[in-house]
Amino acid sequence: MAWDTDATQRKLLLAGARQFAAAGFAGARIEAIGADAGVNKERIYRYFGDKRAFFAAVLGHELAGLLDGLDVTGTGAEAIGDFVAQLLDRCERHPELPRLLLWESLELDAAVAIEQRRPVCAHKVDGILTALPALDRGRAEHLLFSLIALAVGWCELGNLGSAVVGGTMEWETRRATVVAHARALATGMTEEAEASEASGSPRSAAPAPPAGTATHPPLAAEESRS
Amino acid sequence: MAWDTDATQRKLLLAGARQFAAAGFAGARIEAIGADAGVNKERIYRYFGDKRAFFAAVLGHELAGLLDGLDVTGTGAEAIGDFVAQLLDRCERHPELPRLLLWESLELDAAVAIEQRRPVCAHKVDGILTALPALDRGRAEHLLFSLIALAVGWCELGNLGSAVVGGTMEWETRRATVVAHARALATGMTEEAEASEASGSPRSAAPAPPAGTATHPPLAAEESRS
DNA sequence: AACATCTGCAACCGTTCGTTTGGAGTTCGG
DNA sequence: CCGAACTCCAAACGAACGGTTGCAGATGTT
Repeated sequence: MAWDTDATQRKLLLAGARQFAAAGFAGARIEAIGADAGVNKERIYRYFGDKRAFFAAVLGHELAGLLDGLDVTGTGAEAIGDFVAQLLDRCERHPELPRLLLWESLELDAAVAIEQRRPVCAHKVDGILTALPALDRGRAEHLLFSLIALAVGWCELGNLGSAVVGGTMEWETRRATVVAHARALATGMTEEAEASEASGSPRSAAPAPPAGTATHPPLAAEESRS
Repeated sequence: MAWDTDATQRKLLLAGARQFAAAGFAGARIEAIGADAGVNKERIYRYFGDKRAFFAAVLGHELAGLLDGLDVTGTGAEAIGDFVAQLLDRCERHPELPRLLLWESLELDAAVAIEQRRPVCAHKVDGILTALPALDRGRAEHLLFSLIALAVGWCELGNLGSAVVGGTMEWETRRATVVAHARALATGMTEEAEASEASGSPRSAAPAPPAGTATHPPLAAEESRS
């Protein structure tokens, strides 16, 4: 039979995504990845180096496309809701993605493949800016970050969920809730941006604290738990 | 010298919190925990059983108090912003907390110490309900969940952040942003709840999808990435 | 066809990890 | 003051892990 080293590498990357998503870098076993891929584990070392390098390769391969193909189409808060709905659906269909994203932040010092990921994110920020023209770029970036945090949180913080809400939650309920929250966030941020624009404060990279109450002092009198 | 077994256990729990927060369950080393605590690692087995049981003990000890002492005081969206500000400050002062929360969801099947944590969460939900009387209990629970997801995400998803926003972010900027987002979420959800109330739909545990556009179909035509 | 080169695999190696054990010191009731 | 029960530790143990090696078969080039 002819050899297909690319297929072997792909099988390893896919099995790596499954195993690393399930157990993280420290918890995943090279042996198990090889077995999952139906390939001898030695291949990992020849193709990717060592375990860390392979982990980075898997993360790059999967996470670079987290937002790929998703788009902010239309205008207004509905556009933001639709975008988050797409993101949620992708997270449900590929549950490894949000988990890998979390493992990356927890187990790695720096993000992998930023060169590929940054322009994708920037493109989503552009979409947000056209959907919500009242926002400046800084605010749009922060909004994108919060939207991803919401989607990932609602997909993967199941244990926290069982402490906050009573029983388990249907997927449709969760989906509708996150979309509603995303829209609420979009409308709220638009209003806040317009208000801060109208108040004449010079637009800066860092959005000024909202006008509601005075800026929050760091709460000197907090008990120093445990 | 007199023995102080309680102090020994406390030292182990504290060192365990540090080590597990840094490396997770699979990544943390019993040896390192013992060394960090200045105690022989064998103590862990006599006091807590095995590594898993010790992990659960550490999580219970730390996470039960994640929201302890935090309160939703006042009314309106500002109250929600203040609450999130408190939560953020706690996360900054105790960086193990958000990390342990994430490890718990990633590495454990079920939440630890739900019996203690649920009433604490319910109390925060009560606070949200008095601050935003337009919300029903389901919506308030979901809001609390999203607020925690936002706070934890902004504290611990640093790698994602470097892909979304350009350089690093000052803590004060982050704090102001999350508080603004929390307020925006609160006002947006209030409006959404009032609208759905006015539209005469019977209030149900699961909030009805917002009225903006039709409910989102699961997007049949999505490419099936990799 | 001969040669070097590459793929794929089973077995192996040295280390590290979680867990246990044996024993020396300490406390406390009677 | 005796002895059972407990605290603490150094050392050891067996399993599991990341990584390597040696070899048999396949490929491509000349």
